[in-house]
Amino acid sequence: MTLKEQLATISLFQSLSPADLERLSSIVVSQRFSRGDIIFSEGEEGRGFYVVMEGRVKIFKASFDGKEQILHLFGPGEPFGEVAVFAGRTFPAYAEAMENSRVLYFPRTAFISLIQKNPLLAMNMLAMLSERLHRFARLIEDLSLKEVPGRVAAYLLYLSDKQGGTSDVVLDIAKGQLASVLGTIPETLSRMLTRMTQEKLIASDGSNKVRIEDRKGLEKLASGEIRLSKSAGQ
Amino acid sequence: MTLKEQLATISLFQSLSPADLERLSSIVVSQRFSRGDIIFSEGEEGRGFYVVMEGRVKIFKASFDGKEQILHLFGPGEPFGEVAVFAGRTFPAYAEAMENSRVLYFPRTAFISLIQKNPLLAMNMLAMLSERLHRFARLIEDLSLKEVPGRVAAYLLYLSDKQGGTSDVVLDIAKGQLASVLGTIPETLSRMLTRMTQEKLIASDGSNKVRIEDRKGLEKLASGEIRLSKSAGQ
DNA sequence: CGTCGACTTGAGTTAACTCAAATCATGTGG
DNA sequence: CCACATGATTTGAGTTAACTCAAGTCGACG
Repeated sequence: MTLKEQLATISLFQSLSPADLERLSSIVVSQRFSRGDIIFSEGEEGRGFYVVMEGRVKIFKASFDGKEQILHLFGPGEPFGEVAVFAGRTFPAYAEAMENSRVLYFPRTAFISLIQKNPLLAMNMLAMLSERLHRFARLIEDLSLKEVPGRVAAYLLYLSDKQGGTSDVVLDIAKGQLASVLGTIPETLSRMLTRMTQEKLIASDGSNKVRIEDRKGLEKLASGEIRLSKSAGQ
Repeated sequence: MTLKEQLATISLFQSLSPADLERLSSIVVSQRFSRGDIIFSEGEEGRGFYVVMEGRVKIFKASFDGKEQILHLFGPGEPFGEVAVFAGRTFPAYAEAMENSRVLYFPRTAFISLIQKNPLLAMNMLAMLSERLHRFARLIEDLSLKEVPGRVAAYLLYLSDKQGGTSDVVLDIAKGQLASVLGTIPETLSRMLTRMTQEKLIASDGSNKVRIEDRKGLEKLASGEIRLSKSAGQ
C-alpha cells in the first residue's frame, strides 16, 4: 500500500482531496518503534504530530516515584501529539509504543497550512479534540468522585458497549496496564474484581475475560448509587 | 458598548473582519444569570456555546451524593460549552454562575458556518481546545499521582505565577471552592494549609492571602520530590 | 522443567475521608 | 454601634478506602 493510500484510510483525513493527500504524502515520515520505545517525552518541544498505523501507543503521565497514569491508548488510524502542535507547547505527557508499532509523523508547519485551506479538516480536528476533552472530563470525574470499584464497573460497561453490548467482555489490555488507566494499582484492581465476583456482579476467573452477571448492579456501582459491601475478611 | 464592540473584545474573535463581527452580532444573544443559577446541566443537548462577559462561571461535575469537582473557572472573555458544539454531543458537565453574570450565547449552526469560512478562527479554536486538554492532563496528573499537599503547593505556585511572580498571593476563590478545584474537601485543605505553615513553606493566617516563604520547598512538594512530614499530633 | 513476568493474596499502614462541634466573618435590624 | 443570624472555615476524633511491602501462585515460553 502506498503512503498516499495509507493516508486515505485515516478518518481524520476523509475530507482531503487527492491533491491534498498527494501533498501530505510528500511531507509525512513513516517511523517504526519497538515495544517499550519512548516516542516522545513530556516537556519535549512538539514539532509535529503522529498517527498510529500499526501497533498500539499509550500516552501517560509519570509521577516522581515512577507511578503511571495512562491518559490514552491509541490504535491504528488514531492521531496523537496534536495538542503540542496547536497550542504551540511542549508535549504534555509521554508516548510509548506498547507493541512493535509503525507511526506516521506530520511536521507541524506543513500540517497547519493544510488545515487552514481545508475547513473540513479543521472541523474534523475540532471534533476530535472535543471528543478528547469529553473523555478527559469523564476521567477527572472518575478519579475525583468515584471509588475504585465504580471505575472498574464503568470500565467494564464501557468495554461491553464497545464490544457490541455483549455480556462476555474481553479485557483489551493487561490488568497491570488497566490499573494504570483507572488510576489505581494492580493489587487493588485484583481485589476489586474478586469482590465484584463474590457479589455476583461479574464472573471472573483470572483470565482476561469477564462476564457481566448483573448489569443493573454494575451501573449502580458505576454511578455511585451503591457501593461494594466490604469484603467478608474471612 | 454595542454588542459588536463587545464581540471585538473577545480574544477568540480577534481574527474576524468587521463584516463577520456584524454578522455574528446578529445571531448572538445576551443572557443574565444570578449567583447560583445553573446555565446548563450535564447531559443537556448543546445547541450553542457561551462567552462570559461579566461575572464568573464555574464548570463542574457532581457525584451521586453531591460532591463537586470543578473543571474550569471562567471569567470575562472566556468561552465555555464549545465541546458540545464540536463533538455533536450533550454538555459533559454543569455550568453555574458564581456571581451575577452576563454571558453571550452563540447558536451552533451559525457559528460553525462562520468557522468554516475563517481559518484563523478555526486555528484560535484549536489552540483554545488544545490549551484545555493540556490543563486537563495536568489535573488528571494531580488527582492521580499527587497527594493533596502537592496539589495545594502546585496551585499556590500557579497563582503566584499568574499574579506576576509575587510571593504574596491572593486566593481568587473561597477556600471551599478551592478544595473542589483541587479534588479534596474544605477540612482537608484547611489542615494542609496549617501544616504547610508549620513547616514554614508558607505563612497563612485564616485570610485569603498566603505568603510563599519557601518557594523551592513548595516546588519540591508539588513535584512529589518531598512530602509534608506528618503533623506532630501534639 | 525451570525461569520470568504477570497476577493474586495477605498483613499492616496511612492519607484523606466523615461527622460533629467550635470559631470566625459578614451583613442585618434594632 | 451592638446583638444576632448565616455561612464559611477551622479543629477534633474516629473510620476507611486504598496504599505499601512481602510472599506466594499461575502461565507462557525456551
